[in-house]
Amino acid sequence: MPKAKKSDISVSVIKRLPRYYRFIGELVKQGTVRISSGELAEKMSLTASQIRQDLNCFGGFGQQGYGYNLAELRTEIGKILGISQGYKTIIIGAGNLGHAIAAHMDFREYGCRLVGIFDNDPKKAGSRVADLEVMPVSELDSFCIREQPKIAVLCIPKTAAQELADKLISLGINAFWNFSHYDIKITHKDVVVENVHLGDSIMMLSYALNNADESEKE
Amino acid sequence: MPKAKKSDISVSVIKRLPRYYRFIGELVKQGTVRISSGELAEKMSLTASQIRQDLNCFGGFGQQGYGYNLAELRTEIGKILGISQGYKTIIIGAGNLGHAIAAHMDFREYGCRLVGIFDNDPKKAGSRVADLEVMPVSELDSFCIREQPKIAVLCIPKTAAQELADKLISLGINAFWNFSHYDIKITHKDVVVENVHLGDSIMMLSYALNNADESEKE
DNA sequence: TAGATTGTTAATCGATTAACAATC
DNA sequence: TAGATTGTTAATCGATTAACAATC
Repeated sequence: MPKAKKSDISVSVIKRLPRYYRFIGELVKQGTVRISSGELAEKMSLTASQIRQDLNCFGGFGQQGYGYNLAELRTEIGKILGISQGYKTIIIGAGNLGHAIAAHMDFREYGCRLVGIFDNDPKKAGSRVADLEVMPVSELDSFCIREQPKIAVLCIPKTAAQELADKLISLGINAFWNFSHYDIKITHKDVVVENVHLGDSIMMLSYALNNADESEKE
Repeated sequence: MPKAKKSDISVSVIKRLPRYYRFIGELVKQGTVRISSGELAEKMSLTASQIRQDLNCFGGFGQQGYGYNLAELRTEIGKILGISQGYKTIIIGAGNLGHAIAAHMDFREYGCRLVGIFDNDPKKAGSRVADLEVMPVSELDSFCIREQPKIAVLCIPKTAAQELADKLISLGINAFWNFSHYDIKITHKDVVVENVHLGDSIMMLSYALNNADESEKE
């Protein structure tokens, strides 16, 4: 029984959910049974207040005087995240990055199920990646109509990203995991995008080093 | 001439810098000469106020009645980010992900320079990735002492992450780009970490789809 | 000069933290 | 019951937005 409509929950809270899920999962694996918000805060470098506020957006998972049962908490957050849904996912672009993501990520663990990989280059078709055969993009339409995947992972050059995204929406894709170095624009409501800019992330390190240098100089 | 000590600038602002740099770079490439905060806000889905506030943390780059000169702005933000520093960077782990990052990312574009790739598995040593020869980890110490790299990209299993990070700090590494699915703990000041959790990112899509389903049901 | 747009201060909004009564 | 710790309300803090005087 959710305490509020999910759409009322701030993105700040939602963004922290996967990290909660990770830490709680680790603790469950280690055999820890219960935890207080204070102890969890310590481990995650958060405040106890924030943890209690965050969890209470979704329900009263704790018990006064006791704390939180970790296994139960993990199950609840998993439900919220839709971990067991196994949303059908396709990867477009079987280059270095597409290949690595297919092989490296355990999609199941994250609520998704990889069902197809496509590449522009017909020569790549037929090669096997992560137990799947790479298909030529010419088969994309028929595949989507047949299989109805919901998530597309874009591992393509930025020049192709926007056009392909529009096409995929018309084929029924509702979510994009976009590695194309280009912020795709989605006007369609109910379609969500995670733009992953690895370049932005490493630039933060360059910034930090550059800044540290400067403060030494001054 | 910075307006404030860089350490006073909030991380919210800093995190937006790479995105500014990207958008401004695109506009320069397209030949646009000047832009007002209002026009840029429109393109980036921000407010004009926020753009002016953000840029003013670092200096008065604009001109009243005119706006901002894009080429100049790009140069300035590049300086702030340390884009031309070419910080020496090594990758640890030449598996799928390490290989893909080496081949896929243009480190130069992001203020870094890839100078070495290492792998645990001696069998991988000698294979070429991104114009570099993969080295066995047994050579890590001597390499770091000789070359003094500043950034380490961790593409290794989470079980190995913390120990290796500590070792690398003792070898002079100041920054980690951590893909190991584990939040490494750094007590050392002046050492920075970007924990990249690709799983967290794709879970957000699962969450969004799961949530959309629910609002339809209700 | 008049018009445009910045730099900057003040107002608003939202997120985090603190406090405490409820309750297991 | 007494102690612990939650759920929740109130206070604080910081980030975003609005407003406008400065100025190109």
